[in-house]
Amino acid sequence: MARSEGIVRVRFAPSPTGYPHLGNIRTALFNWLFARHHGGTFILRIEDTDVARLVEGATDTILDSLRWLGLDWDEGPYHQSERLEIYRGVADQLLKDELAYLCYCSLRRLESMRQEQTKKKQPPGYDRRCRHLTREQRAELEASGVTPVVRFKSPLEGQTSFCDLIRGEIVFDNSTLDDFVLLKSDGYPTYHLANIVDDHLMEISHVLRADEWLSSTPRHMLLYQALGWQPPNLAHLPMILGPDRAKLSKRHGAAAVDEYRDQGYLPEAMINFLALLGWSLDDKTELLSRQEIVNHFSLDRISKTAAVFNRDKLDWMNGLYLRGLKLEEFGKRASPFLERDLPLEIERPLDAGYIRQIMPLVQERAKTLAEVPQLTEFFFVDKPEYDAGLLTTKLERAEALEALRASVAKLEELQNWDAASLESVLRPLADELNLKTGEFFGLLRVATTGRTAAPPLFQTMEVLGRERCLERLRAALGKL
RNA sequence: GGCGCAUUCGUCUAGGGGUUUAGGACACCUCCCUCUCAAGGAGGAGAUCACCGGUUCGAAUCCGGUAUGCGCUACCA
Repeated sequence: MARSEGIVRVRFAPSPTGYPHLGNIRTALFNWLFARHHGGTFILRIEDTDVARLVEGATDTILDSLRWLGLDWDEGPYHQSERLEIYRGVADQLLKDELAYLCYCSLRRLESMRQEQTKKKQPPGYDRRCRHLTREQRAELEASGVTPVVRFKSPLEGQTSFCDLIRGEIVFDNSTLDDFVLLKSDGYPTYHLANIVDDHLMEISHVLRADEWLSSTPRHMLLYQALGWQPPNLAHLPMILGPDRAKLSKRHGAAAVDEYRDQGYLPEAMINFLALLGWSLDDKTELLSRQEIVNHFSLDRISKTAAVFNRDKLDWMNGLYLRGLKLEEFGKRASPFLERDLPLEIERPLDAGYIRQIMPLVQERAKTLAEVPQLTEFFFVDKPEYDAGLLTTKLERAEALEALRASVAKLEELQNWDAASLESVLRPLADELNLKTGEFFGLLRVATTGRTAAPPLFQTMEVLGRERCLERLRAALGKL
């Protein structure tokens, strides 16, 4: 069945009509994995044949997303818009062989025909009027100046079947297929034509594409047949759905892949997560490196069922990868997010040495890099802003006042401002004040960070430094 | 409406005739650790394997039907 035994050539063929979402990129990933696993070739082809829906910058975003994830391609990107003569040539050949015909029907007629059919509960489809035009009728239409489209002559009876590598044997009755358009009146090919021509010319061995193409496959088979070409192997991938089980789209929050990058997800986590959406290694392995996935990837472990995208699990996995980073690497990756999201009044560029001190305190607390600025803001601002009420959530005002005063007194005399020394004076002080550590440290936490939840107190205070801590403790006193 | 595909815990999935009282993961709950939040550790709850028939000594696994979901049904891809 394979056209060239053993040689794997696959392609990712997005159309630049929008930004790539998880489903698109998962298709890219599976193609890439398949190529890398077999030592094959991964080709990138931009299917920009829909002039009306073309989105400015979409191609760049697609390329960026692939690069970000490390899905490197070996050939391309080819652009179908630069290959129009090729498709026209093939269409002409089909016309000459009488396997296709010119259709002069107006969009208006097609539209009203469809409405009529729907109203009568008939399957909508082209009624083949132009398939049976006489010579005179054709000449007349030609003279009227209408630009025709080229339609494929679908067989009226019989069946078309093919073997999908994931779903097995699939059969369609030809009677359910209409005479679809190959070449549009603007001179551009439709997906069906361009896709088949390019897959053949580029010697694609396996087509791994989304499930939504399954219904179009018999047309493609018929085209291959008409052209006398051998079709590639086919594998239709299960779709990725939103939480509401509908096709993934903008409505489901960040749908475009570059938004995940901007939200602080790591490409390696993304790869791991996406690989597991529709593919699995076994009954327990969840964490796989890119190389491990490449090594183990195979079509027969791809599921047939559409998968709902589960952001909680992505967050969990991203957190895992974040924690697995070397501290230095974590800081390197978090820095751009700090520069981007910390309040504007904080001086840029940020102090790299200071960041290095802070990072160990947040690495295990962040699920995404974008959370880092929020988690560490109090380290950078002059005075943390908070509601004075937070100081008295666990203590009476008088107790809080006493505790803060005592703390300031003790800390002013402290020689070494490090976590161990801080703990060695503050822990006994809790006893002296007759407070539980939770109450006392909680108070100091609010005073120094402005929050009730933050990294461990003594380490935080060490990083903040003596001056800043004492200043903040006095400020808290003032608030009471 | 027609055609196609799919259907295992809320979600991702394992399992593809007996080893299954259906395994793992996320989320959830409890406990431990603990100065808070995390992280980590230990447990728990959660699936009559969509339904109905059939094949078989035996079915989540095979077959048929039904239902439901999704996709396609464009001079979109």
